[in-house]
Amino acid sequence: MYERKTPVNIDCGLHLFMEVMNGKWKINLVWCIYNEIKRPSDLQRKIPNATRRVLEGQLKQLVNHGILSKKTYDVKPPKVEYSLTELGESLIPIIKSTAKWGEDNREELEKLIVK
Amino acid sequence: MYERKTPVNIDCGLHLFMEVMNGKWKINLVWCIYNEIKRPSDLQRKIPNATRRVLEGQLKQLVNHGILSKKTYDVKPPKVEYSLTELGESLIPIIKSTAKWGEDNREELEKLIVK
DNA sequence: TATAATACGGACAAATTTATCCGTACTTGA
DNA sequence: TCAAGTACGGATAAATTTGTCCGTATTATA
Repeated sequence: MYERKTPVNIDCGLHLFMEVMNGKWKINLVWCIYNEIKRPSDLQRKIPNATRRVLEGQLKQLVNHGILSKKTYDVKPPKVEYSLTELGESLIPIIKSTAKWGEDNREELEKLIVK
Repeated sequence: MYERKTPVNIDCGLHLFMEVMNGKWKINLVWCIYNEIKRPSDLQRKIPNATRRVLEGQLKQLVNHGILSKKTYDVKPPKVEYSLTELGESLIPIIKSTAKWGEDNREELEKLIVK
């Protein structure tokens, strides 16, 4: 596993948010799970651009950061389901308003963000 | 300059937000400038953990993304001031509510985020 | 009996971001 | 004249994140 060399900085609340939500696919993951797509294979199908390996890593971080909880059913074939914790739920309004900002300004932003 | 190999993904509004705000010091920069600390050297003093070189880069991106505008005074010694654009201003309430989420959950998050 | 589906993980490579070290130019004040 | 302040940028190294390629195990279905 990778070992950090420099400490995370969390001096302000927004940094805390970023620390938790940074990661190429985390937003998608949280959003999917909020929308009841909660099994790893389903998430993978829903977000085909991400590789399984990376989704796995980001899911693990979200669990570690207290945003998601993971339930493993002891069945064969294996079954796993993620769900939002209370902390994760509290993120939903933030995500919504932030996403709204993006959509409200999409036209302008798309011009500016170099692809 | 660095040339991207894979396209940015901006399928949802939150990705647009992240695209604009990702960057280790961008939040600090926007917040400082909102609070009237707008000259490069002052920003540097206010955020001493960041190197000048990196702040410069992030300021440039914020300008390119339409969040900041840069005014260069034609004087000696040189004087430069950044300020929020209208788009940048529209980010302030988002930043505030997001920071509030972080502060409201700081105790819990600090335990979870591995330093 | 192969194939696909379920889920997970190690080792390593590629991409990206952040930091370091160099140098430019001009001016004011000691 | 020398140090310090103002602002900027190239080249490259280090840190970090993301992606690729391998392999494990079990079960149901064709």
